[in-house]
Amino acid sequence: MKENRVPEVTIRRLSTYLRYLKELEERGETVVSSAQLAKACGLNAAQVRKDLAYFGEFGIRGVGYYVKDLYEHLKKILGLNREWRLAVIGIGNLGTALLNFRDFLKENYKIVAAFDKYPEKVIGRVAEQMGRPVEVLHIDRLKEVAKERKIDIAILSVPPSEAQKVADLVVEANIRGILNFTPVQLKVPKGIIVKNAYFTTVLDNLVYYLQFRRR
Amino acid sequence: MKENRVPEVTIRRLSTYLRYLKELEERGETVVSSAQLAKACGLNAAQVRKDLAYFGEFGIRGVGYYVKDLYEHLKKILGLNREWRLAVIGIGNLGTALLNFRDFLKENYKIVAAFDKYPEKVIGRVAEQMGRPVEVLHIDRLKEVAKERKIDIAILSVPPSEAQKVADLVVEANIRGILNFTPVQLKVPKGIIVKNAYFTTVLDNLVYYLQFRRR
DNA sequence: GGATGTGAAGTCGTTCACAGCT
DNA sequence: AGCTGTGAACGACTTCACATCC
Repeated sequence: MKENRVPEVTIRRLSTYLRYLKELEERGETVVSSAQLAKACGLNAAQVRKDLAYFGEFGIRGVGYYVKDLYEHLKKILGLNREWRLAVIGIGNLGTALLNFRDFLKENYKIVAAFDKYPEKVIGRVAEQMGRPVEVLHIDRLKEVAKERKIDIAILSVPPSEAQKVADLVVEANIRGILNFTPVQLKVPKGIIVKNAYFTTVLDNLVYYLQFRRR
Repeated sequence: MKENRVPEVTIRRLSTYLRYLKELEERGETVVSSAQLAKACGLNAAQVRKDLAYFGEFGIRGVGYYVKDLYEHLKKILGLNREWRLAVIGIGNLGTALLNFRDFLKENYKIVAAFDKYPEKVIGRVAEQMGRPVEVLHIDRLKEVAKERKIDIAILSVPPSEAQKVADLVVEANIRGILNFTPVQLKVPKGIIVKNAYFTTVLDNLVYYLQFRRR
């Protein structure tokens, strides 16, 4: 084990391993090899071992890794052994879908608030779609509610024109993490962590490689 | 200009440049420097120049790049100078949001079909949310309709348990590109291009860096 | 003068190959 | 015998630094 700086790509792959391990556990598998993990995730076995070695020695030579054990370790490493409290800001179509996104619940994520500039406009539609009443608060209450409900992360699904302004409010509300679904490159103070999840970029990327193929 | 293999990260950044250039154009700016582009996108100026140099010499020494000119070039390079025809498969909450996602229209993307396993179940809700009637077809018609409507790309927003099965149908329907919103590592034949857009991975990543901070 | 384009240097991540443990 | 953990080799991307051209 070496406590070097861990590459961000390694962290991303850890999530992938975690999901596969969960699957293995549900299937009742008890042991997995780096080769098997690598194959399932489309990677090289040495890379899997290197990724894990950043954090300790979890395997047994000649055997492999215990599924349950590795699963728990990775969960802890990723910080998913505690609850993370999310707020969705911007309750348009995407925001509504995110409010409803069940995968968040499987991990230790919990959506504890929803905000919009015009809560009265969206609340009816949202309740309708979700099949239950939903509380959408005015964005002006962000700071107050963030403290009250201990919001850890803001999910930003507002229009691009509002993105920077809302990001500033998020920072102001002492929320340290932003999952940014807008195409805007947010400017935030040091210490605030932003990850971009705008998917047109991914689509553009797909198209680049697609354009050289005949159909 | 060197016609080397272009790194995928470069392609991703090109999308970012494209969006900033559009913004500049709308603001009426005519010229931009690599330093300015770099700053706006949070990168190093040399990197911007290297990225562009993979595809030609678009700049003018001592001046910079003409905004409109570079914009058009990048659009062409990325393959966005023609229309791309999308189908959304799996019309749950996310699928519905994607059907409604206006950003796709700004680029040369056009959603030409929607599929689900139970179209009759979702069609009412979707129409309601979109404020207009929407045609959701049964997944069995994928191959037929793909040919008819010249579908280029399938956007996969089905449950994980169905993902591989549906991906197989997409391949069978001669669609060559998949934007995968499921957490599943899809297995597809060579020549088919898959890009993953599952965002819990990004959230996990955010949390990793967040866990070391006090709140 | 000033910003591009680009070899060369530097940094970072991946893969190899094998020693070491079970 | 088999699979992990890891130095060393390799390859890829980034940044520097400067010659080049407008």
